[in-house]
Amino acid sequence: MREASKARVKTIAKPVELPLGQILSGDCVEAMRSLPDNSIDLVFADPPYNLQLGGDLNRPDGSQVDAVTDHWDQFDSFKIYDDFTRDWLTEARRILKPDGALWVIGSYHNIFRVGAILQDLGFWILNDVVWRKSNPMPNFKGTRFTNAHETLIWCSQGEKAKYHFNYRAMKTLNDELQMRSDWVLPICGGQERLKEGGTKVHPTQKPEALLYRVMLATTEKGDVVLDPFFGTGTTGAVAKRLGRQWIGCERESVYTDAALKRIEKELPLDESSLETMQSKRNAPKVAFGVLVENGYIKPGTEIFDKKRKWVAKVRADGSLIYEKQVGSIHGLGKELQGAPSCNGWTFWHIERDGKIEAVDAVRQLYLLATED
Amino acid sequence: MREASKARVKTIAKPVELPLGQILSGDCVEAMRSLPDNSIDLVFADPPYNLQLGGDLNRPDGSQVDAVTDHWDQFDSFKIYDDFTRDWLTEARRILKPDGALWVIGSYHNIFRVGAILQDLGFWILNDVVWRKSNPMPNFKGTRFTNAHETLIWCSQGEKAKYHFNYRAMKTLNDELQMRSDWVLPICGGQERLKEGGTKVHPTQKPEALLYRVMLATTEKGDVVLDPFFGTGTTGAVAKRLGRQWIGCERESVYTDAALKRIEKELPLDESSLETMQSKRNAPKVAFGVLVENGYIKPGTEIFDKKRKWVAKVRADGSLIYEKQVGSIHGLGKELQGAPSCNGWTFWHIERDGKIEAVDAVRQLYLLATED
DNA sequence: TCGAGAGGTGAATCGGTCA
DNA sequence: ATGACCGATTCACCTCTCG
Repeated sequence: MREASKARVKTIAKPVELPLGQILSGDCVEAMRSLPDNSIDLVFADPPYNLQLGGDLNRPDGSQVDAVTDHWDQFDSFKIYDDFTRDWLTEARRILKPDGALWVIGSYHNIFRVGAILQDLGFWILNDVVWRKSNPMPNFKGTRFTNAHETLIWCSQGEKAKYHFNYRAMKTLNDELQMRSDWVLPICGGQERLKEGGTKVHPTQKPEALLYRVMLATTEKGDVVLDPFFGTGTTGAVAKRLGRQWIGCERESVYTDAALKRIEKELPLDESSLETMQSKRNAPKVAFGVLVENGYIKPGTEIFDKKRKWVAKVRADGSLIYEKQVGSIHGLGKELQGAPSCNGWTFWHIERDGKIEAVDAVRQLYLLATED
Repeated sequence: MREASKARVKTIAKPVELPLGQILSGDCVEAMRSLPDNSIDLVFADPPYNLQLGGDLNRPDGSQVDAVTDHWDQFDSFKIYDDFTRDWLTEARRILKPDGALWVIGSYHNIFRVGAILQDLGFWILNDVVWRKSNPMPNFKGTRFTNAHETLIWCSQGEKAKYHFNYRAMKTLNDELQMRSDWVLPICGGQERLKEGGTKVHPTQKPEALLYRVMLATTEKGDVVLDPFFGTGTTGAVAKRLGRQWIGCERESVYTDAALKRIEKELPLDESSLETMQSKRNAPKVAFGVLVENGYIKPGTEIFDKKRKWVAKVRADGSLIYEKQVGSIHGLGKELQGAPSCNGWTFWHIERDGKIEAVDAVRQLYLLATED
């Protein structure tokens, strides 16, 4: 009896071969429906951001910014975007193994909606990770803060669900310090950026370093990684390099073609080269205003050059005022001396504990106190 | 007609005295209901994070981590949390002026829900800002990434709504580079951390540097700042220091008492320290013609672009002439380049004392000489 | 061959104020 | 609502040109 029952179950759940190393063309929700339950180790998704751009944006020099206006990124309301999000997340949840994980990347335009919906569906957030761009596009109009980061959400199937985290690999990658939830990485450019006749193939190609870290952190060798918004195949290329299996969904044949060509050229890494990967830590930079902000130098403090020829006053935002002139520590020092340039850190001095010292000494103090 | 209409509006909106410099005790939604419409310049909110910690969290050495387990921080479900969030955001929206702004800080536990709901209510996100902690608590169990940041959302009343951003002050604070959406600041500790008998008064006291930057960036001197989750009054302390008015809501008398004592001790910065670098938009405007009128640039002077492709001539009224074309410094620069726009101040150059410099330098000279 | 300098560009919700 | 007009505005990195 027990044998027979087992056989029946097997017959019903007939083994389905996964389309490994393939791109499923068409709508990603439809494509995922063709895949069996509990079969995927990791879903990495870079969904459209639901950008609602106004008119054209010009740089200060008059040239025009190439905006993301592809039709796959047009949603005219939150409702439509939310429905779309719930649909693909539901399918992703079904095909993921119980110990599988989901990563989503987005910006402030969409990430709050995506995050709330995946929580509603039962996903359990393990970390939100900030991709801090080392070279973001500036805010040309000077109307807001430079939009210098994007947000990733990493989650498991549920509060009690198992998941994989290669703690040791991350610590090694980060110079023997725990990997933090903020990652500094450059945007995708140079040789890595796919171009066709001088123009970019995909408007929002992600850097391989980002996918590299995601997969190294949360998958094992041989795991199956699915990307519902495959684009030009960054996920596939990195998966192949790291010895992971991959499946993509993509409806634009231009992207599909470029992706297959790209992944074909990719070579898998051997174990030893993985182990030698090390991240470089940048020397920290400190702005004068940060010293003021943190109370190292109080607004109102007198600040002067070595010979006390000029005695200026520190203001709340870290600017200086001398008689009628105002400026940064570098700019005002330059103006007063009539010099072509000035290193304010060594030019300006303050009195501290009865001793006169360059403000650079205060910066050193701050660096020591805030070192990781 | 217009005058009469204005008078009528004034009569209807009878002046209500705001409880400036006071903490309203009790539930924040009830407290906000007592305030009039369109009366607040900035709401800064640090709502409970809805942390769902299971058992106690222990350090590797066995000592216990002081987790956030106060009773005000427990919510049974997302539903309750969402309703609560919608309630206080709705009141905040009502009492905010049309050009007022809202800041909310949160972690991955709650920020996605808060962000989605404030979008649903009509708030328009201007930036999400990442507070990157220079000294976060490590992940003791080694099971995830070190949770090293929190997220802030800055939004206006709507897509077309006005808002305030002190671009110039932020740029000065950041060593003459645009302020980015990621801020590196230490967590609150040391002398700044309020303690009572050796234990922290509040589990999630925010650093003053964070509020300092928020207020310097998005409020003006004298503005009214409201904090619905006042806690130990970091918002009030920084507001007082920076010459802003404040109102708090808080239901725990332990926090209220500590906050009032703390703010009492705080000293406002003096007038001159408080002045920040003005954005050029607010700075006194100088027409090019004024420079000509005052002899800073003589009529007949040759004026040219950086590459000397176009050499125009200055006329008595401050207009330029190039061959048959005439116009303002902006208009002619735009015409000649065929550009959508042109900042004539940086486009046109003149020779002065043998040196070539943008006419903007002459404007600066004039501004310095005529500043009151 | 190398360095200096010019030119291009990246997921962007990017102006204000009159008539 | 719409348009005219005034005037304010960019950082890091890659690639190409020129000497």
